[in-house]
Amino acid sequence: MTQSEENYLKIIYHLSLITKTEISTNAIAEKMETKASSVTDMLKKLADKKLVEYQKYQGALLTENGLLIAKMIVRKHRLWEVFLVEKLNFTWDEVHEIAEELEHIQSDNLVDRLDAYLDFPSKDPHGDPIPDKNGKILKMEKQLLSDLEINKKCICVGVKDSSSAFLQYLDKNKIALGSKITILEKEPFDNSMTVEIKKNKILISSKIASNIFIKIA
Amino acid sequence: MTQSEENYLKIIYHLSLITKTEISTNAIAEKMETKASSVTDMLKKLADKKLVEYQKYQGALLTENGLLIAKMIVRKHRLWEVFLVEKLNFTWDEVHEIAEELEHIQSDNLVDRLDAYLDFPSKDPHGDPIPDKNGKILKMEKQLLSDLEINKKCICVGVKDSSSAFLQYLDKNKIALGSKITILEKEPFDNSMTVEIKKNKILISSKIASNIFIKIA
DNA sequence: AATAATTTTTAGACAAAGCTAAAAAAATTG
DNA sequence: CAATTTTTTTAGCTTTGTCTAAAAATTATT
Repeated sequence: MTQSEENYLKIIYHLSLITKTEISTNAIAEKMETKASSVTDMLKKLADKKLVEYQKYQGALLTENGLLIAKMIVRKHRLWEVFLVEKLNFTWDEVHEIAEELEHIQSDNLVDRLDAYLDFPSKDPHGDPIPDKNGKILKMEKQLLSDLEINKKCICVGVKDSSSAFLQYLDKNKIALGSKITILEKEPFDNSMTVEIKKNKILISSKIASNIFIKIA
Repeated sequence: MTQSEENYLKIIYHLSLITKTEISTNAIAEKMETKASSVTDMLKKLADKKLVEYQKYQGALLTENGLLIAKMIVRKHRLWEVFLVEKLNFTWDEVHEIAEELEHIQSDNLVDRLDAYLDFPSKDPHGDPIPDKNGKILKMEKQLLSDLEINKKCICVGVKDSSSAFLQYLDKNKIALGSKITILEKEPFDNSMTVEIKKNKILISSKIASNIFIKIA
């Protein structure tokens, strides 16, 4: 497996979680920041290796084997993120880039030992679930803050967008995993909301609210 | 920097420690397990980037900049080895391969934090010195066990050969970094020697003795 | 010093992974 | 449903790092 092949599988996997049906060449190209023609070439190669099912003009789906490999890459990525935050004191907005490199380190033994060393974490620093060594993923119930009604109390359990910019916004506003949030007001015109976090009242735009995963307290 | 370029610099660096003069194309080819023609191509590229001084048919030498980069790769390699042994409980014969991959992870910040997390180790699990972030390397005095006279007491401080096979031989014979060794006998015919380690008398071939670094106790 | 042996370089080819431009298929729409 | 737009594929080219085979330079040997 080359790093490029791994990146394709990972991206097809992430897209599959949203769309369920075949993933289009263009959708992959956009995420890979590459051209559609390059994607076509790679899909042919991955199909030859039985990692994706691919029919001309019909997009791609992961095979059972391709899915497992994709999950193992995600597993490595998220375990390394936990390591970087828990052990090396990185902040949650700094770890993604480095984990993008570390996820391609090959040794299975290394992954298992890292997992044990971190005490078998079930979530990464952004609240995303970590597949176990068999690819099993703990389903966690979560909904978007934007979908919640007024006066509800909830707990932040994850973020949809893991960009530095968004995570730093959350830090600035004292929103972290585990934060208790109460919805005080909702403005119907623009779907913004006023929430209380740690005794502070803050105004949150619709866009922000629709990138925060919560569970009802 | 590509991984391949980094590997060339690293190998030229290691060869430089032995020979001092220009490093030949063939010597590099052998260590890289590649063909001399490939080495020539790469030397041209590295020379263009001012990382090596290279004259046709005259071999190569690292520039100041090339030397620093090479040391930083060695630094990463050895720090990761310490991590693998100290934190993830790998044995000293298992870590080289994995560190070969980890040494190419790019973030300087990561290296510095790893260094701090490991408490700024000065040696890797094989006794080799770890360059600091400026490329400074602690000179340690050491000599080969094979060069020592009879009745001398010494302490194992490193190994010249870090292959699994050799390291496992040492494990089997209870020789580790820090082990106290007393030379009881030397056989002039084949330069083998009888030594005492942890109350055990063992016979050591010339080849073994010339791959163990010691300092006099 | 001339010849032989070895080392190194050049020239040309290949695979991986990308690109552009053009062709083909699918989807949309008037 | 025919025309247009969008998506996808094909064809051919580029770069990186490798290779083989042949040529050139260096080194060793009589």
